[in-house]
Amino acid sequence: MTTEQIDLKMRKIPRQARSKASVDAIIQACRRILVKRGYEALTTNEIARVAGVSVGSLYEYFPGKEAVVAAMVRDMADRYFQTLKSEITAKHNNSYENAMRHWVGLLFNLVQENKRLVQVLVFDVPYSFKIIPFDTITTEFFNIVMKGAARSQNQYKLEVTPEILYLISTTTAGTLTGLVFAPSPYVDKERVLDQLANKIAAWMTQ
Amino acid sequence: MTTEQIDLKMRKIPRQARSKASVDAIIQACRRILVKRGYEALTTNEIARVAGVSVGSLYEYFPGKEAVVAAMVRDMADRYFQTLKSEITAKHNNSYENAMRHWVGLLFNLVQENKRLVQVLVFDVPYSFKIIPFDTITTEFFNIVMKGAARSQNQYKLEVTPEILYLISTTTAGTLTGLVFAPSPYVDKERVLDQLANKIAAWMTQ
Amino acid sequence: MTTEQIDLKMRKIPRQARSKASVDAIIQACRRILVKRGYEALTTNEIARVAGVSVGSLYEYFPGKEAVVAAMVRDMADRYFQTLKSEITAKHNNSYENAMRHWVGLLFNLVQENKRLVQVLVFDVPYSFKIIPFDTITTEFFNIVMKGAARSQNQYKLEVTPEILYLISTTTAGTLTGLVFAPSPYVDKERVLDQLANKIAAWMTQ
Amino acid sequence: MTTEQIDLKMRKIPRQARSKASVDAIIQACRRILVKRGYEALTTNEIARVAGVSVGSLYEYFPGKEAVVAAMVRDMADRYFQTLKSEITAKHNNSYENAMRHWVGLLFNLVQENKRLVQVLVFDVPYSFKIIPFDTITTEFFNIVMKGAARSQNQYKLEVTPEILYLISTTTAGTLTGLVFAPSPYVDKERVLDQLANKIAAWMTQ
DNA sequence: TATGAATGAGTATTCATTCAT
DNA sequence: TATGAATGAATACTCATTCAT
Repeated sequence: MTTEQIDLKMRKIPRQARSKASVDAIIQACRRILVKRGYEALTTNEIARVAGVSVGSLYEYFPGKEAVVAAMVRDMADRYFQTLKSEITAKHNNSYENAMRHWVGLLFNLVQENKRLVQVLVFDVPYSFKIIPFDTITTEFFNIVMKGAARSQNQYKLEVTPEILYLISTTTAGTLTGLVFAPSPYVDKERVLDQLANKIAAWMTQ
Repeated sequence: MTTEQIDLKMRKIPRQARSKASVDAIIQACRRILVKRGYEALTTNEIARVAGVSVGSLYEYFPGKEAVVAAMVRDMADRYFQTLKSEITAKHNNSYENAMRHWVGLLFNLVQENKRLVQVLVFDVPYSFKIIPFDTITTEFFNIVMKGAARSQNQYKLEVTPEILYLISTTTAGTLTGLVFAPSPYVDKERVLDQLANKIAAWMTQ
Repeated sequence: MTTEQIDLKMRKIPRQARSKASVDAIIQACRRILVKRGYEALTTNEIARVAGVSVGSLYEYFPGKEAVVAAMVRDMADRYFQTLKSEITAKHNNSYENAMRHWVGLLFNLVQENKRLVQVLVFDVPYSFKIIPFDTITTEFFNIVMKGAARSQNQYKLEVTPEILYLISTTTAGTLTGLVFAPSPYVDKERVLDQLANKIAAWMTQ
Repeated sequence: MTTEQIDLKMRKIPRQARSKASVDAIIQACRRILVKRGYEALTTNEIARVAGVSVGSLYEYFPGKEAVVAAMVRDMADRYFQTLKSEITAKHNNSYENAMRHWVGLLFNLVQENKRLVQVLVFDVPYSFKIIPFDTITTEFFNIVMKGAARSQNQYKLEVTPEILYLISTTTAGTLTGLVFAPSPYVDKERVLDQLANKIAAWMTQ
């Protein structure tokens, strides 16, 4: 989140199998370093070393480590959104609350499974919100919430205000962040998720 | 949020007025640099230069820039909590919802006024949650929420669960974060705060 | 003009039309890069890219970029000397001074037209005088001056000393260099060339 | 002689004796490397090593090696001009030609004594004419020529044209360059200088 | 105590050159 | 022959930290 421009685009897209393998190794190495040793351990030379390629090759495809992080995040986000969408598509002969509960559970698991990586990306990488802007996330989020709502047997209220929708997304984001990064010994995570789904369902349907 | 240890304590506490002035100048310089140019511009030499003291003097009192940031944050947090508490102490011959609305409004303003600094601290400084652990914040938050509740004319429910309390704090945190750092053109901030207070009040009192 | 040896010879001479075309493309690319972006932008990879051939092909014919520059310079010098000689061959039913004036004008135009390239070669390329040694230039120059003199109606003095001949070449070189690379707003270029021809003629014939 | 901007200014001027010594050592090291091993051997790390200081210290005072070269050249030029001026001030109960001869001899010796350094600066360093622009040199040159003329017993012509003055400076520059960097086995250097002085005197006084 | 010059390990990045395909 | 992906030595530059004054 610094003001100067950072180049987050790849220099060229690998065509041959050999290059694709190199780029993939670089991205995996980036992930491994971030998870094991954090952002400050992430240097171009180290990425190349862990990936088993030369620094030269890294710079062939990326203008710097920031672009490697960006590629990794985009990869990850694509797979996340894919997972979420496909799960939503599954039939829920269910109440809205149950559908919502299923979905926030999914989301929680995704973040929980990648806790360390998400933590580093959100709290240490200064340009992570330039890779995937917040409103992209929010838009995807809305689409998914709506899709999920449509799938459920109960209709949601037509007069739902933008403020309520906004509250739903910030509430969900805040709660998941809390559960993953600031868990309390006094609360049961599943019950918190129950409550979360219950409240959201109430806002949407009552 | 790296794994190795960072020394966040001051080396010694300044006794003389001159030393106090130096330490103060250092902390102010730290804040100014973070606000104007971000964390990556924060170097010990630069802090000293802006503060008008020598690097040697900085190292006399702090083991490194991280400790300067820590001192600054602790200062800031003290003043924040103080403000919040004193505001809560004011009489609210008022509903719980109104008290809550007043209070989230206050909190929002505090963050909004220090937007850039909070942004840098939360999203760029890797050790900010080591300075003030999340549960410290949560504890203070609970105290305040409870105190506020007690001050209001209406009693809150006695059977409020820890999960609901937890949800209140994560919801508030998430919503304020969203309003400040990811505002939507489609929502009115004050209305979102209205809704937030309304929902929290409902959870506490119904 | 460094002390270690630089290989300025081509690795092999292209026989087939396709190879000749590649080599030609490489030399043209070299010239274009030098003119547009200077010597520091001249890399083997860039030459190959601009030429539309692979680096591998470049190294097939040249041991390095220095040899490409050398080939380009030799090409250029050949054409320059050719032009000068053929122009001299033209009849000048003329005074020696007029013949000289015509000739320095020619020379000036040649340099002026290739100003940027000559500038880069002379002032930036450290090995340019190893490509065509100074005395080769001087010798050609003498030949031309003498030929030109012979063509003119007036005879030059027989007792012309080597020192005067030397002075003629350094004076011409210095003046053309000055006019092209350090022009003065206070002098008219054509008049300077007039004077130059006038003085040289005087030295040769009086 | 590249188009982009190069920073040729010092970062700060050393005040303390210790810093002055460092800066001096850096400049001497720069000269030594240029003379012994040429411009391509000039790296910031190498300058620091030869100077016996750390790279950090070099960067404390200079933004890069270019600025070190610039400082060295300015030093050198100052001393050159000083020498030339003081020599001109000496009385010449002498003809203009003799004064001129004395002076071009001086100039020749200065260049000859620093042959290798001047060679590297003029033909290898791409930004040398940005350090001391050509017209600064020419202006100084004119001043000196005029001063020298005034000192001589004979008056120079009042109607001397700008073109003749220009020719004098380019002729002198070209001839000195030739004598130092492209000497001919067939000419005697002193005699060439004799002729040079003789011709210039003729242009100025006849 | 205060100063700030000096240090040098560490990081980003380029580019000549090779060699498997 | 031609290709262009891969290599890695080499270089510029920064910044936390020390220590002589």
